Amino acid sequence: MARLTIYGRALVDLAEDGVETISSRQLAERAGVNAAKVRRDVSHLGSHGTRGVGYDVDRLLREINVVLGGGASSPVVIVGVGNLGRALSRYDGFQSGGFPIAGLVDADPSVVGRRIGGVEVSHLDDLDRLVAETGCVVGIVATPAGAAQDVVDRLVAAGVRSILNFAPALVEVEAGVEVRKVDLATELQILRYYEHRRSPAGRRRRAAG
Amino acid sequence: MARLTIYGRALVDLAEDGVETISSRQLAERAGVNAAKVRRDVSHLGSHGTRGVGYDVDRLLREINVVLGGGASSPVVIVGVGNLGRALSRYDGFQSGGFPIAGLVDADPSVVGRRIGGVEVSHLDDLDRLVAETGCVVGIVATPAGAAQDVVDRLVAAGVRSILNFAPALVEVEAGVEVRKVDLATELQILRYYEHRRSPAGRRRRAAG
DNA sequence: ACATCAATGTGAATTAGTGCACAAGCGCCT
DNA sequence: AGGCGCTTGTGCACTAATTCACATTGATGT
Repeated sequence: MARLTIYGRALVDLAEDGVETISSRQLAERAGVNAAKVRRDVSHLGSHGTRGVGYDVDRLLREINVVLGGGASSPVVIVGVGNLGRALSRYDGFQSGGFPIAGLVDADPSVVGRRIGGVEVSHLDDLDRLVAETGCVVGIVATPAGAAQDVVDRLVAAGVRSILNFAPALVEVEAGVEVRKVDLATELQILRYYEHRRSPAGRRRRAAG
Repeated sequence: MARLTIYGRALVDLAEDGVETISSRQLAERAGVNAAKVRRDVSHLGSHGTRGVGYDVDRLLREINVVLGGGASSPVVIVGVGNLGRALSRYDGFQSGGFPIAGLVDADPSVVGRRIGGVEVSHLDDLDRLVAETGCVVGIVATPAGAAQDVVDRLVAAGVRSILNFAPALVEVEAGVEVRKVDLATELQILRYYEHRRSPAGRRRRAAG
């Protein structure tokens, strides 16, 4: 549940502010959702609110962290050090979020061996070894669309079961492998859709003709 | 509807392959959705399928592009040239997707004036002027969470009505402003959640092979 | 021309998600 | 101790989304 991470973030803020308990109503406001939804979500993870008082911030935070995988570090490997891959490898949000970049991989021999953000680029054919040696559990696909399926297959073959796909392509995986897609182009196009809808800029000049 | 962009991409591929017509079933398979959903989605935008044959690829593609705002160029301004902001400004997917980066903005005077990816960084206080001069219609927020609301308020005040928020924070906007959130930390944590759920002890299972 | 085939468009059913509303529980105050 | 106010947990109704299923319709071949 994506909302759990939102709650988690709100709870961290609250804990830093020294708040000890919080009601579902307050947490809901901070998370931008309905209070009943908060209660239902929270009740699904063991439920430990105190009626009349609310939830213990530290305790709830710990519970959420447990469900979300604890504070464990999950090394990631980024496949594709093109434009987006380089951008991602320089982003330290991975590191600070507990997802250290354990490896960079590309199919282009001319970039293999280069260091980006302190990590050397390996060749795609060495993916198995890299994953085995570094214990990567998450693969990040930042290749062109055409290469995505192949890369994903290789990641899965190497034992990776969690994949974050930035490539604008659908990929198929066997059951048991979780793929999440982050699609900047889609997000932008959706924004443009609303933009377009707001201001029929071209004034609808000769449609389908 | 986010699926329209998926259909659009599939249709581009099909057009490049020389395919002229496609059935809802085939398109659904390519888009990874149910065929009835494709038909319903498509029917909502004017609907021009031919029974017994399917949809004309070029025509459907044009229809979708019209709904999504056509091939219009929508300049964007990126606010926050920290780690993520720099990464994004070097990503050429914006440019190639029809979202040229018209400006970079930061509140830190020490980075103002620097050029990143060929674009000079302006000060946050110049946002109004920058938006007015460049005609930016999309704002990209790549600041720390704490600054996000202020930045969004400034963007809205400057006339931006479409915002892509990478900051891990909720922001409130007046009606008529569209905000979409891209949250890498959340995506990763969700992956970790599944990872954790697969192997609760943190023990690594052997790869299927 | 007409039967046949294939695929659309959509009413209806199913499913998932959301939010209301309220009984029950807990702590505080008297 | 007992009532009171606040908050949780959840049954229920409602809404949105998805999927089924099929009658309808255009193309095609004989």
